[in-house]
Amino acid sequence: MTSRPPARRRRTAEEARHEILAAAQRRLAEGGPEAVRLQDIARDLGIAHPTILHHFATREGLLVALARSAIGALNDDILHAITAPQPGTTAAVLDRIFETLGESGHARLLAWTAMSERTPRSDGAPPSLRMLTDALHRRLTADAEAERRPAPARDEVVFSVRLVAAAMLGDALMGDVLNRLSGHADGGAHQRRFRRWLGDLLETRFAPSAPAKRRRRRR
Amino acid sequence: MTSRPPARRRRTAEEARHEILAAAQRRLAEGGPEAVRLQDIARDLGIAHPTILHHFATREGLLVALARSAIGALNDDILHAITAPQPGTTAAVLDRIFETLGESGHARLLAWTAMSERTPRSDGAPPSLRMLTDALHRRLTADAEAERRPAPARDEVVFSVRLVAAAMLGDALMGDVLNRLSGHADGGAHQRRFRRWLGDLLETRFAPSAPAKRRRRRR
DNA sequence: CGAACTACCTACAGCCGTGTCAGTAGCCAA
DNA sequence: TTGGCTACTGACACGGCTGTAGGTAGTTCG
Repeated sequence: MTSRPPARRRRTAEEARHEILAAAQRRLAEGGPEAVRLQDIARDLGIAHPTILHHFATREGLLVALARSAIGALNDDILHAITAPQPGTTAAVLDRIFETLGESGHARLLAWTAMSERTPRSDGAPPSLRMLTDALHRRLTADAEAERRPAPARDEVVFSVRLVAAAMLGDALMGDVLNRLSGHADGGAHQRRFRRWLGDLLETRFAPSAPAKRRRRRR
Repeated sequence: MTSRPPARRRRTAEEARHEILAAAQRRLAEGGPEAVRLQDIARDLGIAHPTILHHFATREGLLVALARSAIGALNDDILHAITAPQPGTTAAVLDRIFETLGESGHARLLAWTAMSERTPRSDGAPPSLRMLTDALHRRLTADAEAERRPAPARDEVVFSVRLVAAAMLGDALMGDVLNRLSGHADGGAHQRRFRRWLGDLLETRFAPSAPAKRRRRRR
């Protein structure tokens, strides 16, 4: 009647690292930085915590890997949001970005990354916001030429991207705090209206010719 | 030769709480959330850590008090930045807000507050962003009337405030991450240019009559 | 001056989280 | 089948941090 130990599942090292990072990210996203504990993560995955140490050597190692993967994942998601089949209105894109940032905890992860200064110095990750800016610039220039308007200055695009990035990050992170501070009980609705407004602001800035009332940026 | 214990300073309870909170805030601002340790704070102040527990009962208690005071302090500073003797250009105000948020670690503190959901529910703190919005709305309306322009809609002001708040928070928190992502090595300069640009954007939005080139909002 | 109050202290207890060690068990190749 | 590699495990050591207990010393008020 000697109860034998439970069956042991063996992953490839890469699989294991991946699963562990995902679990860690979940913990971080919902519980805040202090909730990233080896034992908890291990329990979530049904493994023993030394296994994590086996793959990441040390807790710090896990955290660094986490920070590194966070930026990559964020990039992917943002690109997804932007190059979606139906680009739709600017506001819709903002909504998607916001969701990516908020729901999946990327904003928190990124904020935590910034707070604990664990950001990879100048690592191999491509300067993605720049790529994004380039793409946007090209598209806006093409649009403008098609309508015989002057093309937007590059700085204009750079700063707009930065504005949107900062604002969406800020809003995803502390939207409810802002809501409370400005006395809005209904969080979501107000935030959504805010994004619509921001979308309009950007569009009128870049396509001043638009007939104002209902924006229509078809591609 | 019995070395007698070091002289003991006795504060009022309020003083003590204040000093402790300040030290805790410092720790939090520069070391991230995990750096808020009773023993460290105590060492910083030259007191014994049970003293902290004497005043805040428990570590959680300290953290809650910290979160509560954070919002208050932020409000004060922002109000300071806005009602400064020389209001100056919008960009200058943005600079001041940004400094307040960044240097003094308020952004981090606020972010942490949001992340660990320790935000006081609907506490007595006045809905300060709302007050701020009101003041701004009044002023813009007055300006507009003086120049016989239509006054801005209230929503317009509300959303602008939110935009600035979110953007400055986001930028203060992760400005360098954003810099890196967009491939800008020189952090500060670019960020400053960004704030100037944002200032212009807001001013042209609210005072479209302005002669474009160099804005002049005298009061 | 004496008593009460309480801010503050030293010493200690208990817990919890990381990291180590020596062994176990899947998987693949010879 | 066998041997080797390594993902994985249980048990434990260690340190650090929070929280407790009981005593000490400033302050204030009668």
